[in-house]
Amino acid sequence: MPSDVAREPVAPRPHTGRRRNPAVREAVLKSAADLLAGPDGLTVSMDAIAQAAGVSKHTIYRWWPSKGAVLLEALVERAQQETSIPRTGTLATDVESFLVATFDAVERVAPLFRGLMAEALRDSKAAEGMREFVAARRQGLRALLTHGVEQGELPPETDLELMMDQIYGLMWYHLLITHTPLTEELAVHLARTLIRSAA
Amino acid sequence: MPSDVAREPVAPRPHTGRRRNPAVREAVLKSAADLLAGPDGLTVSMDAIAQAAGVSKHTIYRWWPSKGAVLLEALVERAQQETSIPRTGTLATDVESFLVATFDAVERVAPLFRGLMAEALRDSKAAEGMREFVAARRQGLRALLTHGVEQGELPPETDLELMMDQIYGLMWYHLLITHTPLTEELAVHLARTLIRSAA
Amino acid sequence: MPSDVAREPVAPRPHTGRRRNPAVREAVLKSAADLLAGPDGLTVSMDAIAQAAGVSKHTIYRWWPSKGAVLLEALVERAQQETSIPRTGTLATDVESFLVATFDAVERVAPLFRGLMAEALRDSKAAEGMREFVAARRQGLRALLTHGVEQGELPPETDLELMMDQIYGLMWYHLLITHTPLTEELAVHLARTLIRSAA
Amino acid sequence: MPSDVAREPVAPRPHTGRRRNPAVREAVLKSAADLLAGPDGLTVSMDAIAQAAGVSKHTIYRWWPSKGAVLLEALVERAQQETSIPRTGTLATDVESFLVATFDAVERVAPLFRGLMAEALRDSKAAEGMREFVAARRQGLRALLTHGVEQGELPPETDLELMMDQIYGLMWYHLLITHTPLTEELAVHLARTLIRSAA
DNA sequence: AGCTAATCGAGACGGTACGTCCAGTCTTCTA
DNA sequence: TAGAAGACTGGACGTACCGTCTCGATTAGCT
Repeated sequence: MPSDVAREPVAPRPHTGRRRNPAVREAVLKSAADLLAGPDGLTVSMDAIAQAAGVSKHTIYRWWPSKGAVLLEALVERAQQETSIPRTGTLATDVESFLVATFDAVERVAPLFRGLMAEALRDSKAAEGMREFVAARRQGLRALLTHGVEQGELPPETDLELMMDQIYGLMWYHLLITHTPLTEELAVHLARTLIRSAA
Repeated sequence: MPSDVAREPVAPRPHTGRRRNPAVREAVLKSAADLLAGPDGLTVSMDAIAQAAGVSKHTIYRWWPSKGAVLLEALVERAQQETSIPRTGTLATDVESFLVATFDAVERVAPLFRGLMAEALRDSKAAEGMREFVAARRQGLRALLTHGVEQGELPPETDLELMMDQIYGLMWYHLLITHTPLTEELAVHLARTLIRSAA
Repeated sequence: MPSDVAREPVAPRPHTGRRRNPAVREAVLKSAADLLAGPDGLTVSMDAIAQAAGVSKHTIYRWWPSKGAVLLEALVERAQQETSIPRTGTLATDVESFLVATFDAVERVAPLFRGLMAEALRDSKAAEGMREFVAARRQGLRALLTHGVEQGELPPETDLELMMDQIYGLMWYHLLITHTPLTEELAVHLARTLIRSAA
Repeated sequence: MPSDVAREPVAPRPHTGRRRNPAVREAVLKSAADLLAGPDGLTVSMDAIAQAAGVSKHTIYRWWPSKGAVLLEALVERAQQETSIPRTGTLATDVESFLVATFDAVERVAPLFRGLMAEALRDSKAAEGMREFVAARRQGLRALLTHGVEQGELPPETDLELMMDQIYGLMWYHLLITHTPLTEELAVHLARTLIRSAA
């Protein structure tokens, strides 16, 4: 009724029409992640995602600008099982458990990482999104290390960025190139080696 | 002499028919590399390669099983400007110059690496080929480090594989994710940090 | 009325989604017919049809199973300018005008007939379709002749199928082999000869 | 020596070098005919013919200008089992046995006719060759009928060309369109009908 | 016996078409 | 207005075939 609208000019139109169905978002992201994890994971098509989600392709494109964006969001969603930074006491144990948790989480969504990278290499938007995601993750580790420097557990001249490059570099290297699993042993070994030699 | 023939019955006829035109191979690899290095490098099509090389698609598929195989060989060819391992004296300087040379060579064909990775993520054959290429490259560095252990410049318990993972991991990380250049400074810095902390 | 629906449970949902664009069908058939009629009519490619129609090849293959099917339908469409059977009075004049009309119509789309035959000889589906088309056309003449027998203008023992074989055989023979035009004179001459000798 | 050439301009060079291997011709024509008669008869490739004949494609193209030419010659060769025109006495019986013999011979090489027509529709050279072949065959029947006119067995005003069009037209019609066999019954029936009504 | 010239098998090659597949956009109808 | 169904363009995919070409081996006649 127009008269009603006239009477409430402050919130002119809180919403008109059918609301966005939150189930759509979930279904799409779940299907994307599942398909990516399945066989033929690196060549998931939008048609396949739409079909698996019981959603029309048009609807997907209404909410995400491209396939890369869908995959990125699917990855972010899955990786949300938060790698809560521990702060148990010493830097050595903190970094160690951070890496163990990270490797474990990443390993569980490894196909998503690979699928997203495949997309990011063709679609610069997806690449940008992935960079942001990676940078955000890096921030957690950086906080940990910076704290270590402040506590005197690491010398002040330590190049934290280089250290992080080595950590995340190794991780992606296993993920994308050698395809070897990111085990707990590897995490522990890497953490100890880095901290010991830096200290 | 019939007796000779009887002695060598294995190779009755080494080759018949028109020989493979070496210009084709060169033209295809050159076109592939050039297109990969150009804009839209991540989405090079076989049609484009064929057209640029002045070669029919059929001919390409006669010699290479897939697009990935062409790109891989193009990369290998370009990377052939051999990073000759120096052995100038101390391990520290040797590793340093190895990394400087490697980073420089890789940086110059960075788009090829990215394009090939894009292919490897969809085509498992290409992925396998790339793993082989990477493993071969790793061998050079491994020889250098093993020599260092033998000379007592590195303690015998040093985990060389982990060290190489950190080096090549960082390299690919910059190449694929951050897209930051692989500078000489970075190479030197990385080499010194690793050797110092291991020694 | 729900009761009506209950009585007709076969069509639960008449149609969903975007409708087939009728312009596509027309454009494809028109382009196919035009290309077939042009020079190089015997070697029309799907790419050429798609390009000429401003339609993607994919869309053509969505609606027609093969090239032969497209050409067949193009021919049927063009031949639709109906050779209405006259029934002016005597059998002699009726058959005469039928043949004149048929030859005239066929002559105008002769290249389509040839192009379709070229396809039918490679594609058994197209051959089957063409046989159906030919059989349908034959029905018109059969009705005319049967009527003539009933009216006593032809003896009851006349082999109508043989007569039609001679008529259509001659037509195709000119069309495919001698490439001589199907003139009005030929039609008249053939009609008179056949009717006179049968009567 | 140029002077030698100048001295003998009439028979410059009778022959030098290796002679043409007659087995090649036979093998090619046999393979072509056999493949055409087999399944997938309408889509015989030159590669297939060459392979079946144990002959290189190059050799085929040395002696025949195109695929159509090969098929044409294969047909001519196979149809050489000569339909010797009988002249047993009356026109009626002569034409009858001519048609029976012709239909029988044609039926046995029907796939060749169809394969050649497929080629003739794309290759105007092949079409021309086929027209010549058809015209030559027609000459036999024409001689028979002309003789009948001279003997008074047919009225002088009979249109022999039209009669032949009807005969050969029907034959091709069955061959190419209806794909029904050219039986002896059909030959007899056609011959009697035509002669009776013309006389 | 050696030279010369043609034949031939094997197969590489360019060009062109095939029929399939996917990303992203647009259209129609239902809720 | 959200959403499902699905038509549509554009462009790449890998395969097939035609007719041409190149290579080396073979063979026949002439010197």
